[in-house]
Amino acid sequence: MTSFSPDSKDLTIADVAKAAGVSVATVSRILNGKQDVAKATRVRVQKVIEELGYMPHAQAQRLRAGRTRNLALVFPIKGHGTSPYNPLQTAFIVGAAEAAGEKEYYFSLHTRPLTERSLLSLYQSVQVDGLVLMQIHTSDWRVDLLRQHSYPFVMIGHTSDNTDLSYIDLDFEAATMLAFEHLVQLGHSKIGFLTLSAQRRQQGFGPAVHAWAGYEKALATYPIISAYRAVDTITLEAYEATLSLLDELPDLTALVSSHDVTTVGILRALHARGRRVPETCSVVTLMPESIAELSIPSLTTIDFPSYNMGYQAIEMLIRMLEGQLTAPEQILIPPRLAIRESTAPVE
Amino acid sequence: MTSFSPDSKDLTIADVAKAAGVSVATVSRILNGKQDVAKATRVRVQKVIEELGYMPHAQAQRLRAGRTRNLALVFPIKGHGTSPYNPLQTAFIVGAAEAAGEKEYYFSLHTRPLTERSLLSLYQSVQVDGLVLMQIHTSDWRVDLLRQHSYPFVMIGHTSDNTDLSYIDLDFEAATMLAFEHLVQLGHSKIGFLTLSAQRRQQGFGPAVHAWAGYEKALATYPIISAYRAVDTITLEAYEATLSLLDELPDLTALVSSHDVTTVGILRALHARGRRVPETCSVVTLMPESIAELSIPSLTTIDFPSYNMGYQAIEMLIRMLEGQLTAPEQILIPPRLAIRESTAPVE
DNA sequence: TTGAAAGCGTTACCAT
DNA sequence: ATGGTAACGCTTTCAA
Repeated sequence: MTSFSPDSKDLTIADVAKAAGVSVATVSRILNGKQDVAKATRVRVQKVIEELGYMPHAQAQRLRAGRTRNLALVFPIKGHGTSPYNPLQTAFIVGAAEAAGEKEYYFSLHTRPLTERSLLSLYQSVQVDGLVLMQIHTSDWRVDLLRQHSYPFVMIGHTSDNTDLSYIDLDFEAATMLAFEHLVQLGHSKIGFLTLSAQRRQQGFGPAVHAWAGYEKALATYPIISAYRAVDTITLEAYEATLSLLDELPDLTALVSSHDVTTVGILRALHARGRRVPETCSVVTLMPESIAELSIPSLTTIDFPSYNMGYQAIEMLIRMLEGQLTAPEQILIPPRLAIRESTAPVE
Repeated sequence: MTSFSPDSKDLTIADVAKAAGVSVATVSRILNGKQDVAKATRVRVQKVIEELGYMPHAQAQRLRAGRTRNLALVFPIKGHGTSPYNPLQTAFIVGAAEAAGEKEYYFSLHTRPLTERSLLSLYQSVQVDGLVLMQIHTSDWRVDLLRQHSYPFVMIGHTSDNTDLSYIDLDFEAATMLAFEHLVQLGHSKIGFLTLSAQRRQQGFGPAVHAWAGYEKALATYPIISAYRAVDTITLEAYEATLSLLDELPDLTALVSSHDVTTVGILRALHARGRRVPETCSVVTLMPESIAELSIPSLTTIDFPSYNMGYQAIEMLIRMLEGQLTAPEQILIPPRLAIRESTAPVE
């Protein structure tokens, strides 16, 4: 039991200094691990700090330092034409939060729609030291704005001109190619494709653009007959699109999907048409491992390592802020095929 | 094109004052929407602010105010004996972030393990105005500590003594009861139960404790034969536990699960034993709507409204901080049955 | 090795 | 209605 506790919240560095019989400057030095302090003094002051339960006022430190040790992830849940909210893609958030926490940075999450002003204010009001931007479009006003101001940020995704920008992204084009390659190797030659809506592609939304490019490349590369449907990430839409695809190409033996959660719609549609996975229809989809394993049958995927992408984006941002980045860091993750139960050789 | 832009980041209220020909005090008044300012002055100064692109320094404001407008969600991803990371339960985070954003609060996410010191430092270093605590145990040192210091917080979950505390929680006991009631009404009388491990229950983890209480109550209330298995949220464990349950009670016709993601393990086990859902085995589980609909067949559930719980917890916290709470607010959400495809009358 | 004091950008009190 | 200024708690010169 301490004799009395004047709620340590109100303690300042001056209280510590007085109690230890030194100046505030000395206390400050000790708090910041400077070396030019006598060992005896250091020990004594640290003891006082401990006893008093003193903790420095973060806002005051930040005001002085002009930095915040706060990083934010900009994750537009709504707007940008996205579906209401994809419960399976929040792994980005957790990965980013973990990375920040491990490096002793604070981590904020911004889900609200941004305006030019609100974006700038994050930096100009000194609320964050840097940002991780998601939902990148090939032409993206947020990127242009931040670049123009030279504010530090990292993208999950990439734009058409990434000069001097750092990013981490999945190679969606190669991912789509790889999915088709896998199926072709299994002997499939009639393969359907489900991808994001044409609208999203025209808006320049990265995954939509690049997955489509991969599809065109696959068509040009492999001797396959194919048809596609482009719908947004709504299960019901995917269901109906798949039905209509099956009507157009009744003898297809495999499907590639660049969706994640809507894959359920696809599976339901196959079921409704009496197709069994993988016996009478193989399915390859792009999604995180943790989700792929939840399906029955488990899904052969091109892995979407969203947790790691969030994690690495923050690590990259920290390197940038701490001056460890001499050149921009650009990571295009090569696709990784994870063969599970949803693909089989064509019969 | 502005004549020159001295990167607005370095602008201070003094620059605005000078440019507008008024004092900093006046500018400050205008920024804070005080009423005792001549309309003409206000208009003129606001124009200057706009032109200069001035934005107040958040850290300086916070230092002055002693408050941060920052709220945090404490979401221990690891530790506390939880499984590595449940990809389906991140909806709490998104709900909380959205609620904070809508009310113009900043939102931080803390996933790292807490120590007594790190928890206190959030308040004492003035990093947050208040917290939302998750993973509550019936006896919880974090709750005791914060209560003792009278620091504002809201729980998602509740402890054994919630005097003066605000929380929102699902009524897990009633939820379990309701699941059994539904099955009994369908004519089932041999019902298996899968719940969280005994260890978690002994640790006092809320959902484990209350779901178990609900099970005991169901056994006492309904004329059923039952057996249970208690395992943690690992799919493989759930799979094996279900197999062993089916061995013990081969003629059971229904299963209740208080897991979410591990339900997949259960479904796989039923499949392995040649049971079809719902024809030869009904399944009721506790999980968020968005997930239940992804399964094939879709799952009859007791809804776990995690997004809303996160959202409401933050709203509650804001009411508390803004002094709109005269008494503690305690919400025990009554369970809601959502009948989908995984339950059917017993044959 | 230590201390005194200026200053970070803001708000609020006290004058006028 | 407006302005001057102290203070918020800290770090970092500059001197000793």
